[in-house]
Amino acid sequence: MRRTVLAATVDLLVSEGLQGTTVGAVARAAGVHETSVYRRWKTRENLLADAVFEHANEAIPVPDTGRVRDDLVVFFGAVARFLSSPLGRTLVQISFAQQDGLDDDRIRADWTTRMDRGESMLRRGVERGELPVQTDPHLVLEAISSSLIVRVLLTGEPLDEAVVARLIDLVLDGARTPRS
Amino acid sequence: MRRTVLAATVDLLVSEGLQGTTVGAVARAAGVHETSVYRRWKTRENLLADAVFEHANEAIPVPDTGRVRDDLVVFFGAVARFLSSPLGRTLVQISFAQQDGLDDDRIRADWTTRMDRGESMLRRGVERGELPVQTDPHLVLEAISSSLIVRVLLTGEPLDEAVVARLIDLVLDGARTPRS
Amino acid sequence: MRRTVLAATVDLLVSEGLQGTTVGAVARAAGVHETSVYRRWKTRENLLADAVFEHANEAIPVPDTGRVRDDLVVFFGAVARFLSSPLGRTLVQISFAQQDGLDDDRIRADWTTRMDRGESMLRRGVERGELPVQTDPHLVLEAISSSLIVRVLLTGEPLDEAVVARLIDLVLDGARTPRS
Amino acid sequence: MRRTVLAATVDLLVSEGLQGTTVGAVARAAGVHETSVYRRWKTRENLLADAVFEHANEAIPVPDTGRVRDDLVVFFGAVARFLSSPLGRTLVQISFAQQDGLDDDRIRADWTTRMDRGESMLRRGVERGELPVQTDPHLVLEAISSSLIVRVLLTGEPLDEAVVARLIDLVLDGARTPRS
DNA sequence: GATTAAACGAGACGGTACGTCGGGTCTTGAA
DNA sequence: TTCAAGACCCGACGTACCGTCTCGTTTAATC
Repeated sequence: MRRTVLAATVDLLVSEGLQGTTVGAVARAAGVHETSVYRRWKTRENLLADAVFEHANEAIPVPDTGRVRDDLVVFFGAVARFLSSPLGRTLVQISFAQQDGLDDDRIRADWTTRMDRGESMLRRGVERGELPVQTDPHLVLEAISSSLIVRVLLTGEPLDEAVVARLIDLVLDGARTPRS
Repeated sequence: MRRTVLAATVDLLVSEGLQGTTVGAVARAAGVHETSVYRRWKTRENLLADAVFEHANEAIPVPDTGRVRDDLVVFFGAVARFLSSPLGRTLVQISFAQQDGLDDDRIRADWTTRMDRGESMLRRGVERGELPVQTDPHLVLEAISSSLIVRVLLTGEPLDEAVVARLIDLVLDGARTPRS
Repeated sequence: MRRTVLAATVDLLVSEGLQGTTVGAVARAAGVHETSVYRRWKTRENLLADAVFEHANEAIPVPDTGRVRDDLVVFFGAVARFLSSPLGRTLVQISFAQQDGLDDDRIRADWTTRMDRGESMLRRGVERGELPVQTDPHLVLEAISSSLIVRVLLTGEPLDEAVVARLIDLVLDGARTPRS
Repeated sequence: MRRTVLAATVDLLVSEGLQGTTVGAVARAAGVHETSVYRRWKTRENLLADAVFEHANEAIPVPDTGRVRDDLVVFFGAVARFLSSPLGRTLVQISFAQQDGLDDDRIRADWTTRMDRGESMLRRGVERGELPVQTDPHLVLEAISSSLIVRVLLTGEPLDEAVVARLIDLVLDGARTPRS
């Protein structure tokens, strides 16, 4: 049943948005009684978090092409697409709305994991000598991914492949610059 | 009366957070009847937006030291401080929560304005020859500011001056790199 | 609106009984929103008490025929009829179910008032010399009315006029008996 | 196990009252799983009735002193004490709350039995010539016991031995009065 | 001694009702 | 006109309790 409900939640998030995704609606859509949902997830926020992160974790694979830039382009292309989807939007919204009520540790942990996995691309780049040893993989990844997030959700600017590429080049060039 | 209510709103946002800032609570705190608030602002979101953006506009001056890096360090130091404050948090949260219910044009416009003003620092840098002409001020600014936003609100990582400086250097180095 | 809701409550009590008289059902029947009911009465028990006692107060007039026995026969005839009605049943049930949750002071006060008014019949009898001065009006009234209540609600035995009369005679004879 | 659960039920009735005596609570207190309780008793009301009547049956012995009045004083003294106890209260409350949901035949039968046993005192009085042959034992017993019940549970008035005695005298005098 | 029926522990679920909270509308009366 | 006051509508959230069902396990009586 857990899967039925989570699936229904995702469906509703996509079709109705964050606002319209009410516990009652989810229960109805899943053919389950409302109380059963509350029993298992306790609060709406837990339910949403569960649904959204479940689907997000499998979403974005980390490529390994042998060249940092290519890795990043592939990876952040996928990220951009995900963020542009209703589900991606929702995931970020939930994360930003965090504030007691759900154990935001989970959210924070999720983002950390997500970041860590991405950083491996940069670490490999350092190992291969494409990037200087002083490179801070976290900072680099953050600069790129944050821009995507903000662009999609805050400023609403377009986010095509070209923009992603330019962003990657900008930051990667910065990382490549020799530093004292 | 408008100012009384907005001030009360800001107070509540700071002390109680976004959740706790209810129209009723604001009215009570301002010594005004709830209906009066609805009369003027129509919806809660309008009220919040009004209160938050009023205070934000005056917040961050754009420096002009004569050197891009110094300008950015000063500017984003202030930005970081603002984002770390309860009010800053709230402003971003409201912006991310956008989705029917308030005319998000206003929010988008606000962010655009904010960005534009910051970009002038970079344009001056280009004029002074500190940065190549191909520099995309928008992209640069976005990379830096987005990182700050995400760091404060999403990952919850620390945000001291050193981090801000390293971030600026990273992106600025990227911008300085000659490009074909 | 208060009257609309109370009337609907009484109707439901009569037709559906105590169990079936749900706040939601009352609201629906009265064409009023459930929250409005809760706003005014706070709890279901308050609502029921209000409805039932309102209707009960007007129900039973105290006669004054000039002879105690006749007064009592008329009075308790009416009481018996009321107790046999669904509404009467409910009134007693509510009273017995009392136990924190509603301010049972109200119920107790109501019963006291009810009793006091009945006792005047006996006091007039004493004044007229029909009953000895030592007569305890409260005790006499209690003996009669309690029997009616218990008969109707607890043992479910029939309660026709003859039984009421025999009960009155029994107690009245006891009261008339000279005592040292 | 039956006894364990019933004992726990009685304990809870005494300590928490009718409201607080939930099937879950009983199960917990008895160290038994909720389902097991439902398996055996089917409904909460059955459980309560079972627990309460079990304890009530053994409670009040019928004395035989050789004089009606003494018998009644002893008997109703005990009745009064029982009714004043939490368990007594509860027994009456349950009985009055009857209305589909439990087979109220059982309750009615229980009260009838109780009454019948008490009436033997009066029948012996008639046989001994203390009371006229026309005496209606049922009516007499009812007048006394009902007053006690109502006093304890409805009006909440005090119920000491003196009151009980005066009540008995009142009704007994009535019974002794010669009648055409 | 193996088997099998009855009883129990465990846990999820359906269902009904209660009560709460917050957003938003409307009416009335007074300044 | 504006505002205070207060009632109301509406929809959602979360909680409590009743009762049912399924599964696995123990226990006990029977063959």
